[in-house]
Amino acid sequence: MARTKDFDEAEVLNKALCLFWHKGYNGTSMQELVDHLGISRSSLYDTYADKHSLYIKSLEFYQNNSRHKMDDIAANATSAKEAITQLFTLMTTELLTDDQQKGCFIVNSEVELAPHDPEVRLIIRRNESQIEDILVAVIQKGQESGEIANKQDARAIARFIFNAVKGMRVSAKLTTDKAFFNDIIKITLSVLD
Amino acid sequence: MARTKDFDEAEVLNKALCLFWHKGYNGTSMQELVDHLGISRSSLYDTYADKHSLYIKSLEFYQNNSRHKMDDIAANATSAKEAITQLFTLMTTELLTDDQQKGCFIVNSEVELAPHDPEVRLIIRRNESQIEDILVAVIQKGQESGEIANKQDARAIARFIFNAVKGMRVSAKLTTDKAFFNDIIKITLSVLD
DNA sequence: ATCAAAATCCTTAGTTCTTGCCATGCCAGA
DNA sequence: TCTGGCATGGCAAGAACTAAGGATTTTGAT
Repeated sequence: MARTKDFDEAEVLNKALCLFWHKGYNGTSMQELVDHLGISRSSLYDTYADKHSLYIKSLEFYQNNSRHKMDDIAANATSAKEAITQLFTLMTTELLTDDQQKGCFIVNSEVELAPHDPEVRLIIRRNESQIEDILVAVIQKGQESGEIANKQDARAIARFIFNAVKGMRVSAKLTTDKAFFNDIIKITLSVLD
Repeated sequence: MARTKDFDEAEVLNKALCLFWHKGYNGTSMQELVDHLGISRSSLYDTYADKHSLYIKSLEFYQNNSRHKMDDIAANATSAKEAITQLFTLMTTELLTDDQQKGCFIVNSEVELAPHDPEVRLIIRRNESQIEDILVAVIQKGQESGEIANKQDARAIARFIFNAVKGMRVSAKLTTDKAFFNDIIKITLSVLD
């Protein structure tokens, strides 16, 4: 028995996410958010409580999206190696085609806030283990079918792979040189042979 | 014909570096710096001009220190593999023994400021190529002596190695679990065989 | 030796702008 | 009609930086 919201919450959240992603938590002011979200200051505070809550919601939004993408690939790929290759290309194209060079929002949050912010830490830890588990499952399947070299522990390989991705997500802040990333990807994937 | 400085500029710069390293550029206020550096506000501004200049000087200071450490290892190691192993242990122990979990100051700067700050970008690019060159030299020597597998391009291997280090420097913000890092290091180094 | 000048030191206060957040009041819709 | 979204203006604190004033230490000229 009250007025309905004029805006789409998810849509606005996505805009907030883009700003935080691009400029970081401390680098983004509430005024900037007000200017870019298309809603008023009061609506912003009514809907998302305060700056920190808005950031947390943005981070969770981003994390869910990227996990779903990975899940899809893992579920639909025909082979383990293809799955991993697809995951790599998914992430790198996302990194390299962004002319703002925002990198990865989770890595950004991890570097800027993880040591100081328990809530951020919790989300990133959850993300970490989810991604790791997805990779472990894929790798184990590949090892059972003989597609992937069996000599290393699957979890160790998963951590190794994910670590390489993290490195590239940092480098994407500085360069978009494809040759640079191809060098890294080629050798990283060679471990699976 | 004037009074000499009472404090050691490098020492104070190191304190500033520690603050920026721990809390980032936007997360550190001038008031905090005044409180922790042991010199007065006016001395701070007289000596280092402004906040941004102080940050740049801190970054250059850090970059020079870490490069010198790497140079020493590269120059004194008896073999290529030993050099790389030493570089890895140098960096990881530095990362894992820090109870503040500051990570790597260059990676932190790259993530927080590189897309927005041309001066920071320049310093990090220089660092990038210097480290890469050190690694290339070590790897080439190892390949010539047959100690390192020759099948891959030396620069590609260098980029791969450095990329793995970057990944770990991000993860160090969240965890200090040695088993986690050992998994990554073991597989990363296996590429050299 | 003495004194003036220059450069450093510190304290304190102030300026200006931005920060995150809130209180009031109006208005739309169930 | 009355709940809740929306717009406006404002507030207290914090941001970076500056200015004023006095004390101290070094140098060079007298």
